[in-house]
Amino acid sequence: MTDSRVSMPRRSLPAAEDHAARFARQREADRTATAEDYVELIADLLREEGEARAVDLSRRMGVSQATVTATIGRLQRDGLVETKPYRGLFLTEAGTELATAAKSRHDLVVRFLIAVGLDAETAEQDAEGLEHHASDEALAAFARFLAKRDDPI
Amino acid sequence: MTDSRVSMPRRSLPAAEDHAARFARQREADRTATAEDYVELIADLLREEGEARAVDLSRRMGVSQATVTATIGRLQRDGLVETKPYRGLFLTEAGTELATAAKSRHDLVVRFLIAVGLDAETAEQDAEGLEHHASDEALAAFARFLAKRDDPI
DNA sequence: AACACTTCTTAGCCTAGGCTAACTTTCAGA
DNA sequence: TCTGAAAGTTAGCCTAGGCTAAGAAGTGTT
Repeated sequence: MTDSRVSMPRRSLPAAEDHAARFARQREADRTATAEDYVELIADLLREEGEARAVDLSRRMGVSQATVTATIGRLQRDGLVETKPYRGLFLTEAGTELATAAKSRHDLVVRFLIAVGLDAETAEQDAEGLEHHASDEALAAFARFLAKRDDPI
Repeated sequence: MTDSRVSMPRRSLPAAEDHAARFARQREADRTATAEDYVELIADLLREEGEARAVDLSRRMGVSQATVTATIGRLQRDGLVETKPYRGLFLTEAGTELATAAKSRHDLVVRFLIAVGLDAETAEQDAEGLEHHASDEALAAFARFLAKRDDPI
């Protein structure tokens, strides 16, 4: 039972509670990632195609229709989505807000990745994963980076 | 049924198959993230403390001991970890490789985040999530960015 | 109006990754 | 040595998010 608060030697590991907090935050982000992906995609489809049908989500998420039905059920339960059976999907107020936030985060991450040297396609690919795990502080830093690059001095 | 290949107007959505491929890649990364976190932590504990006990993983991951037992079981099944009951955890060859790769990716992401303006603690926090979702191309770009910054000709 | 096709839902299954409660094993100190 | 605390395991539960197969509900064409 070594007490790292006393000796403080060549420790690179953070305190256990801090370490645990990081992972907890991570698990939280994982839980919200699916919801964000779905509402973001629904918003995109509504904007670009005029309607968001479950079958389109199924195709674009690469997932069975049964899975979409189940997921939409959870989003509905959580007050993010409304459905009119056989009439496509709609976002609630909360869903729209979440989608807007997700999209602006997504776009920021894409622009940042391109700025540090990724090609557009890879940037899109990576943003899909990174957008859910970047903290507000990180996003702010990305934005500062872009601002400085666009307007040096 | 609009055919976006024909008109090609103000579409910002990628082709459905490409879109699906992104999400598939994402789900793949999610599946490997837990394994990477565990072997990385086990490697750290072995290096820093001389042994990796399940109870330490439990504390540092912020998860019950029962959950650790179950997860370790999966890692063992997948050939990443070996256990001697009541004797701590050890990495297999494959586990060690994975841990090494994960750690170097983690460190690269941390250094990159600091370089773009995050403080050390936030960088560590964010790296925990981002390291599993950055492609090799992105990591290469991060490395180039660091190299250029450290040695601007 | 009827038929076929597409869309959506339902039922039943699975794995990963969480939990608590209860039990077993090990270890250290009196 | 024995005994209590710590460590580890087991059993039983849960949710999210996948799947397939089968059935129901619209839609469109003739």
